Amino acid sequence: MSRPQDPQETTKQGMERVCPGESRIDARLRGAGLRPTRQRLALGELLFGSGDRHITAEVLHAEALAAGEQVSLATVYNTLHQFKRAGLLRELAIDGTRAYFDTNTSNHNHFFVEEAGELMDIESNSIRVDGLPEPPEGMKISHIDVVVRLVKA
Amino acid sequence: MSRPQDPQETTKQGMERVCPGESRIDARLRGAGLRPTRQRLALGELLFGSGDRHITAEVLHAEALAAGEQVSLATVYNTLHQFKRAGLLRELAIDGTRAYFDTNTSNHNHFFVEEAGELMDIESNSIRVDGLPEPPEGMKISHIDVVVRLVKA
DNA sequence: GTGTTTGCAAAGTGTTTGCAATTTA
DNA sequence: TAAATTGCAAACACTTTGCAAACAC
Repeated sequence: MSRPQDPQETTKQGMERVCPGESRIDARLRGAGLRPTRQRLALGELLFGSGDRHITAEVLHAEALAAGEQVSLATVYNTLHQFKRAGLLRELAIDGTRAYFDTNTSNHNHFFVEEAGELMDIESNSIRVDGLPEPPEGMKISHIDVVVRLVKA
Repeated sequence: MSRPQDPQETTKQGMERVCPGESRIDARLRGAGLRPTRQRLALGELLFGSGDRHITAEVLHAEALAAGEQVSLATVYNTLHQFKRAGLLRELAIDGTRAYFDTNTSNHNHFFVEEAGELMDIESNSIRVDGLPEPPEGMKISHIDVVVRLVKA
């Protein structure tokens, strides 16, 4: 099954040549082996330009349009998954009905406000999970997700 | 907006009159204010008849058909949500692409095998989460989900 | 009988995909 | 120029809904 839209996965890694005048995002994309196209740069700027973010495809698409960048929703989806495969984003299973992407790929956990669909980071090292049982035979733990669900007090 | 298919929510609770010959499920439904219809009894039997289960609508539908019960997929979805509102089930946000329902509504956590889409309970009291930060102003914690994601070792 | 529940088929939602046109290196 | 990327529109998977017929009490 050919995947013509994702050939960069077989592309050898760029060599991180950050030329003067090129943006941080540009370097980041090259470093991940992704061509710094107009759309990826625009989305990357929105995603990584200002601190950690939690975002859905639709919201990101809307932001891009609002910023005057012409990007299709399909490209937003594709780009999010490319970024995710490249390790630039993490996908969060929070809601079931929509995919959230987190620009903070380090180990941390989340508050989730059910009604508002609002996500917040919990400081990385405040939460500690103890008493983990052994994973079943032949399995190992890849990651632990903790979601603290909030409602109005 | 009328919701003709969910009027039982305003129905007064049944009085749990478990007559001899009526099933445990029947009593459970009545206790939740749900009429014990053929479909609900069949689905309830599949869900609660044998220990704790994690199940998706499609799988439950397939099981019902396999058991010779005629139920539509729409009814399975509706029933799962009715059961959930009645507190008989809990919905799990695990995968994003599909809704899992858990017949164990007590506080416990899960192993999730990513590739297989397989879910397992973790003994209720083995895991302990420490260092929870205060929820933001005006919010309170409704529930904490811990998902331990597994991959092949 | 009255109000609840069901099933169907249609509509929705969020997401993915095939492919021709465009862009990048 | 060759290969990667984009955008569109159509296809998707999963879920919900309107409404008339069937059912429970």
